[in-house]
Amino acid sequence: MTDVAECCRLNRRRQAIVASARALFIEQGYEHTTLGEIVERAGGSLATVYKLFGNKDGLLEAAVLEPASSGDELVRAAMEAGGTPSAILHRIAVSFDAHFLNSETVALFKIVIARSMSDRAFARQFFDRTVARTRSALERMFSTWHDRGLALNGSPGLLAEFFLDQFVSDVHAEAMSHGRGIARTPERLNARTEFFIAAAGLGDRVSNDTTGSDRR
Amino acid sequence: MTDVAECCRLNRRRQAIVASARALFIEQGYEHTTLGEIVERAGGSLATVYKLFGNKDGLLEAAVLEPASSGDELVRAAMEAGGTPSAILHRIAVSFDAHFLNSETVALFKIVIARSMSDRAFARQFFDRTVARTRSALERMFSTWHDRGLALNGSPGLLAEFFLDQFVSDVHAEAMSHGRGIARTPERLNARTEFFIAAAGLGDRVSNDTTGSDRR
DNA sequence: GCAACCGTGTAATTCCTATTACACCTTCGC
DNA sequence: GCGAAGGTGTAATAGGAATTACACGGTTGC
Repeated sequence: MTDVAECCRLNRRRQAIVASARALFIEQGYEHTTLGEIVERAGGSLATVYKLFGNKDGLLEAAVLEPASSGDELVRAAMEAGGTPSAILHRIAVSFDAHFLNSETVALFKIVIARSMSDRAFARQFFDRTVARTRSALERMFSTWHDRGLALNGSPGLLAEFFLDQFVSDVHAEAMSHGRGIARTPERLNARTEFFIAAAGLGDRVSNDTTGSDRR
Repeated sequence: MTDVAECCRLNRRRQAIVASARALFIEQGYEHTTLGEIVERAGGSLATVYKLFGNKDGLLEAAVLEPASSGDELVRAAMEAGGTPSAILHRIAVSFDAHFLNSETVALFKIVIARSMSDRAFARQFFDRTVARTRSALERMFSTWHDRGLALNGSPGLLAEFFLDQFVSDVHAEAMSHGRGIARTPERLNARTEFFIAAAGLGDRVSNDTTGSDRR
């Protein structure tokens, strides 16, 4: 019971500090956020921060790396929902757009890129956990379709990159232009996805022609 | 005249300071470069920096914004060299790859993104001068081809975005993974370009057969 | 119930760097 | 040549923020 209480207290404090740090880093950036501000908002104290995370860098890693989620779960969810490749890709596009391009995620990318100048390993870790893993998930998806006999106009790796590049590029644009660089509308997203589907050779013609194929 | 002499001396000092600042910013980032280091390498003095640029921010703008070049000149050069759309696109791909993905340019993007957290206008200015302008140049190119009667599988704007996204995305990957994220080879570049050309409907079939068979 | 202990909060400490103030020297008009 | 003007170099100034040292209070084991 006491251990639980201690643990809970510590964990709650830790959670509060990480949440506060995350919010402030996202809002102001890493360099321009002081540990004082973080503990002021979290309600903890400086000593606690140093006990839990060692130094400011450790806190950054905890605040940024821990919640770094990749899109592979989105890919899996979209595939499990079933339907034609075209439908699946449309679904992925919508979820990627929502996931990668909300302001928090964009801010996180900005923080990591800023930090990458002095801490390369940190940046690469983030990249591996987000973009690279998502790319792999997409590649596996295209491979699966390929193995099922769908004729793709390119290797799974190439298609995965091409598909993902749009979103990465949008993140980049958003990071620098803050919404004024590109007008991101559902129509635009739809048109881009349609274009990709046709380019990959996954258009309706193909999926409708598979009347006798064993989908299940 | 005296103005010329003054101007020349001042200009040379200015050039030296800007070059030094640029090199150090690229090497260490903006925040981790001190004005002392800059003047030490440039040979000038702190007072000169403040007289010429006002403060550190002004020096950053001079060092980053002035030499910011977009890819529109590369597009123009590739078009003037003539040939089929396919040949032109391959040429642009090679020059874009060389231009956007050398380490200096990538470092510049990183600096701007880092700064974008506290100075949005600066980042947008850089974005407008590089990515946005390049996108416009590509869009004009596709528009020209469209006006000449080529059947494109998408609007000029869409094609421009799709083509450019690859390179922007590569810059992003390079910024975070430092060469270990993607193996950029000439073969990969070629395959990607070929894929795009086929997707856009600019393959050899089309370009060799521009007489009037627009049956899709 | 008491004393030790560990997490917590506060107050220095220390270093770094942007910015400024001041002294010097080159250059130019006359 | 000479005096002034303004660029140039150096030595403070000042402020901020990471890190550390120290004092406090609740909790636990005996």
